[in-house]
Amino acid sequence: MAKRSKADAEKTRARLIEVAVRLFGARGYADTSIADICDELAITKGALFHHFKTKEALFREVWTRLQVEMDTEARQEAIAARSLTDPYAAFMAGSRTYLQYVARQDFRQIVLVDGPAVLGQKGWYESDHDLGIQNVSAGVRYLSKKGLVAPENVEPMAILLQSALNGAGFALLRDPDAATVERFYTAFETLVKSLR
Amino acid sequence: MAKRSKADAEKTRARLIEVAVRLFGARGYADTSIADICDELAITKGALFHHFKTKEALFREVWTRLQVEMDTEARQEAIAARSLTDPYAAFMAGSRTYLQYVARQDFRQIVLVDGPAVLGQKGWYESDHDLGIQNVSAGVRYLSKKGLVAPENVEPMAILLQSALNGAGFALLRDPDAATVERFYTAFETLVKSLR
DNA sequence: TTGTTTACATACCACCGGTATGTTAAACGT
DNA sequence: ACGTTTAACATACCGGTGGTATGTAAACAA
Repeated sequence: MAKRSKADAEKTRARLIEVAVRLFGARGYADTSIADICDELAITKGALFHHFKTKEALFREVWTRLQVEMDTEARQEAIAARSLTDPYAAFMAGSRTYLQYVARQDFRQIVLVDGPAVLGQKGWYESDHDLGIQNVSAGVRYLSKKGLVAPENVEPMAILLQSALNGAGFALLRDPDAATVERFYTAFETLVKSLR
Repeated sequence: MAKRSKADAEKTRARLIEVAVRLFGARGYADTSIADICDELAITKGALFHHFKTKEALFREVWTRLQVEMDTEARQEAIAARSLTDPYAAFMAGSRTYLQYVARQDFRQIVLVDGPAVLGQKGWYESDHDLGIQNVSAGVRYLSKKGLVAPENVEPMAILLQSALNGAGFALLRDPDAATVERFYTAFETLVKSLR
């Protein structure tokens, strides 16, 4: 086969990412070969490596997609929770959205499990910091203004709270029902409320 | 070469684990090949595969070692903190020890990063649950007896608190000095204290 | 129209985890 | 004491994998 139009190329790239999300999310990075992805689209490795320099680059794209998607939704939910009048409610709304994401098996696999392993803990953490922790810090800063968290402890506290929810995600492996999600949300709420 | 004595074999096995801890901890699982490990000991792959069925089996051994080592120390510290007279102090002593472990780059790489990726999130979480979370739950159960955590929220809360410390570990990548460790400990203490 | 670039396909390579098969001496039953 | 088994490796080999070098024809710019 030969060259398809520019529009086709973008479509190929999009389908590549779509399949990669599915396979990486279901089997994990290591257990998903380049050939697996190409087979599903009936293209060759040449095509894939034309669009992405390395397997890792494809993964990075997938990882970023999920992170941005989650971040966007969390932000929207926070705003919807009347953030201007009640920053605390906004913070909790964002946290709830995040909890729903980490409850998803594929999100955990890609963002939390393979993310650090593939991108390296340093690269992963810095990307994660840019995309997620900043928002959480904003929420905690509100608590700080009420004098309940020392200003120099805002960022540590934000990190503690966010990764607390990460752990909740993994714990949901055991019983992944909605009721358990609620129990974790309640426990998290207790934690945050007790700070006030 | 031929068969060495049983004592030699155990020594070889021990050295294998020792090197694996070093290399897995420094470079990560994926970037450490079987050949790398064997080269360092001047043995062949045959020897390694005689002692460990797969690369993953070797990793599992390494992972368990680190977990047990940490768990043992945390338990000792908790007891030393006069657990009988003050369960709260015991809980905080154990948490501090855990924080010191997650502050170690190699511990994070093996236990927190490669652990989930290599053993699978399910296998990893269950092992982690058996080794670590149980202890934390015991600590939180004490808080529950004071009526500050609903009994059904004990385990969720324990999970939230433990993984909060995991996040602290990764955050220490940015500025891995002792002062930052203290700041995280302080923030964590604030969290737990506010529950009382 | 012509030259260049793009979007792939094809062919190939080095490495890696794993296996099958030696080889030799220690361990062990008798 | 001795023959057999088995343990502790070494050697040789294999399929699969990520990655590259090269080919090719259509799209596009001039």
